[in-house]
Amino acid sequence: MRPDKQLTIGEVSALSGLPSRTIRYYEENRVIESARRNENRYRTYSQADVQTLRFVAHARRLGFPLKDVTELLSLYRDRNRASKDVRHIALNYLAGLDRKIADLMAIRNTIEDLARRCHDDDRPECPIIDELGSASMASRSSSASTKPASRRAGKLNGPRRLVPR
Amino acid sequence: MRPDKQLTIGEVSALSGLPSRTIRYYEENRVIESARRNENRYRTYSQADVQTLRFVAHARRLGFPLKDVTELLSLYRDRNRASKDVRHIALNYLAGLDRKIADLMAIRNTIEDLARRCHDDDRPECPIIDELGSASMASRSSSASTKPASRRAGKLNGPRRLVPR
DNA sequence: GCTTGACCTTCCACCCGCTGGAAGGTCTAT
DNA sequence: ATAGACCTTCCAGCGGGTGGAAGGTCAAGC
Repeated sequence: MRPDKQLTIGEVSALSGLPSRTIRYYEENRVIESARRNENRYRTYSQADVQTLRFVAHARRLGFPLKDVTELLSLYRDRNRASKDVRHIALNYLAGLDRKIADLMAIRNTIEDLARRCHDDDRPECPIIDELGSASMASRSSSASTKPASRRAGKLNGPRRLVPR
Repeated sequence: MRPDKQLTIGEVSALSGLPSRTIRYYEENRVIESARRNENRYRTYSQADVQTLRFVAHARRLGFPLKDVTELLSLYRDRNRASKDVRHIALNYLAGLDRKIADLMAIRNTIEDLARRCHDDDRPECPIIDELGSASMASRSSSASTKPASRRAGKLNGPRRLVPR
């Protein structure tokens, strides 16, 4: 194959493993640069673009958010990059992953325990329903998106008494 | 408190822990029934509704999708429910959780390994970038939403040769 | 030269589970 | 009367795409 062969979106799709639609989506959302167009307004790509798209596909397979992918891509192309910059992105992502896994594991163990204690027959008694119906409060886990904190129920001390007694 | 006291959305919000907006959202999306309105078109709720909302909040805290929550809620209210029906929902959800956790763990370990092998300095060499830029294919994991399978690159054998040589 | 059909283009809508804002109505305390 | 905390509806956006429709274009076979 000539290294300067111009490719259509379908071709780079097949070569990169990314659906054409997704490639267009990445272009529209500035993850990758806008492709040049030929005389028919078709997007045209080079072999280098295939490399780029493979990189993106690989990063997405590892679950990096598109924002990170954009940054990783610019570091990928920067010959003067500092490896610590790359590592920083990876470690941030890793920390989020660990929080998410911890949350999921906690939930998983709860569900597993409840299901194990459920009779699995035609009787209505069920620890799963009991647990969900109970008044236990156990608030949200570590990864519960760090929010401005405690605006949940408005001012709570206004002219009108919220939560009457 | 009188057990027949009618409550506003802000009050049930505070009592259930769910933001008013979310309660409206659940109503609009038929997770819960439409609240009655008083003469001002305000939604009014009963103590029983607080129980229902607490149930929903609890199920959501455990990560059950709203579709499951709707089913669990109807089982919660069904005195003739069969516990196996509840268990079935929980086990389905558990299986999905386990797939997701396995996927995340695999990714986590890969990222952790790459980051560990990264110099963390100003030099450009970096196993993370190397890995992402490599041609390795390792396809998507178990939880990659069971799809109609292999329509990725269209017909692939048409009049035009996709992926030229 | 015409048809076929696989490709390409754009646009708009939908998935999940909310959340934010705007514009307006209502209620209660001062 | 005014303040301000509540209530209402509607519309928009997050992430990361996917689905469909309507239309343009290209190459192969007849």
